[in-house]
Amino acid sequence: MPTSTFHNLDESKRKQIFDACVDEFASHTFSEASINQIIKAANISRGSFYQYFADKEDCYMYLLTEMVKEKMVMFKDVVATNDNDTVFDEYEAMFDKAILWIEKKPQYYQIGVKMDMDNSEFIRKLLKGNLASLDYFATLIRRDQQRGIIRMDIVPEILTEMLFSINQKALMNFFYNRDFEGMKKHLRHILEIIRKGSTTEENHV
Amino acid sequence: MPTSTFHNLDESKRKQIFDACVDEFASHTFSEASINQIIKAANISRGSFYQYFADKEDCYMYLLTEMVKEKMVMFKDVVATNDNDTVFDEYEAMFDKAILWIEKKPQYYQIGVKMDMDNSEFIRKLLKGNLASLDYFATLIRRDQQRGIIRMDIVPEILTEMLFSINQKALMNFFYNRDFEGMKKHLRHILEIIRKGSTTEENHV
DNA sequence: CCTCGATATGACAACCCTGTCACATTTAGT
DNA sequence: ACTAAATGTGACAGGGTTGTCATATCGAGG
Repeated sequence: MPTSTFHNLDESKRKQIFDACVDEFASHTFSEASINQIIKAANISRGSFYQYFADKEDCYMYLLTEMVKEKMVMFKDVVATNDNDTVFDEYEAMFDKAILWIEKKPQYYQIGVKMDMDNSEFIRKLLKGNLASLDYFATLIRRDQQRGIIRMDIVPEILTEMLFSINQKALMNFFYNRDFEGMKKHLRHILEIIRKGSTTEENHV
Repeated sequence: MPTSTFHNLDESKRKQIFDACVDEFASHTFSEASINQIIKAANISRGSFYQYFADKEDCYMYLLTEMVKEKMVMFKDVVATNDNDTVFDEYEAMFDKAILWIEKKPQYYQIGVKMDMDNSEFIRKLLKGNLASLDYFATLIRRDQQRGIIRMDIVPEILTEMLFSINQKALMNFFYNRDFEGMKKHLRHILEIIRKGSTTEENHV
C-alpha cells in the first residue's frame, strides 16, 4: 500500500521507480534486495522512498500487485478450453501461456524464481497462498478419471505434483536456453511418459 | 584447506568449531551465513577463526569435505546390487540410502538444501561438478533399453531428469514430515506412473 | 628460569544496510 | 506576491558484516 504521495506522482516517475524495483528484485531475493540500490537506480532520495513506501515489504507488495495486474490484462482473453481436452491438453496450454509470459516479461519470471529462493518469514507467508492452482489440476484429473481417460487407481494429488515439479524445471530450462521448440519437444516426451509409461508392454504386469 | 594451526587443535575443539559451522550453514545460505555467529557458537575469537581459515569459503570447503568423508564411511558397505535389478530398483535403493542419510544427519541435508538456494559465484561453481550421478542413471536406462525393459523411444536423459526432480521433491517432503512409510508409498506410486503410465489402456494409442 | 616461536585475542577500519528527521524546495490557492 | 501545505533531501544513528593487526598469553626446549 504505497502512500497517496506516491499515487500522485507523474506516470513517468512512478514507472522509473517501478522499473528500479523490478531490476532489483529480479536480481536479488527479497532479503538481499537493497533499498539503496533501488533509490540509486530510480534517481530518488532515500527520504522520498520512505515517503512513498512504508518499508521494503510495502514496496515489494506494490511490485507484486502491479505484476498481477499486468498479467491479468495480458491473459484476459486466453482462457477458452475445448470440452474434449484432457488434463494433459490443459496442462500444455498452461505451459504455453507461461512460456509466452516469460518471453514477454522475463524479469517477472526471475522475480518469481528469487521469491522461491527466499525463506524469510514475510516471503514464506506470501507463498502459502499460492497453492490454489494445484487444486484445480487435481479436479481436472478426477474429471478425466470419471471419463475413463485416466486410471482410477491414480492419486490425483500425486499426479498433480508430478506435473508441477516438471513444469517448474521445464520453465527454468526455457528461461536459460530460450529454445522454445526444443523445450516443447522435451515436455511432450515427458508427458508421453506420464501418459503411457516408460517400460515396454510386456513389463506392464 | 584450513591451516596447520587448525589441524593441530584438540579433537574436541575442532569438533566444537565443526559443529558451529554445521549449525550456521544448515540454517543459512552460504551468503547469509555469518562468521560472527560461528565464532560465537564455537566460543573462539575472531582472530582465531582467521588463524584457522583463510575466509568463509575456506571454512565452507572444510565443512563439505568433512561431510563427504563421513558419507563415504557410512555407505562404504552399502553398494551391492542384484544383476536382475532394473534402473527403477536401483533408483529405489538410492532413495532409501538418501533417506537413511537424512535420518542420521538431517543438518547435512539442510546444508545441501541451503546450498541449492544460494547463487553466489562460489556456490554455483561448486554445484557444477555435481552432475556425475545423472550420467550414471542414464547409462542404467540405456542398459535396460537393450534388455528390452524400457521402450527404445525413451530418451535416457529426460527420464533421468524426471527421476531426479521427483527425488528432490520427495526428499524435501520426507525431511519436513519424517513419514518414511508414507513417503515410500508416495514414491512407489510415482514410479508406477513412470513405468506404466497414468492413462487407461484404451488411451495408449 | 628464561626465551622464543606458536597461538589467542578483541579493538579497529572500512564497508554494507535501514529508518528517521530537521530542513529545503516546490506547488497550489488566495 | 504571499502563505501554507505537500513534497524532496541527505546527514545521521544504530545496527550489521568482514578481515587485519598489535598485543597478550601459552608452552616447550635450553
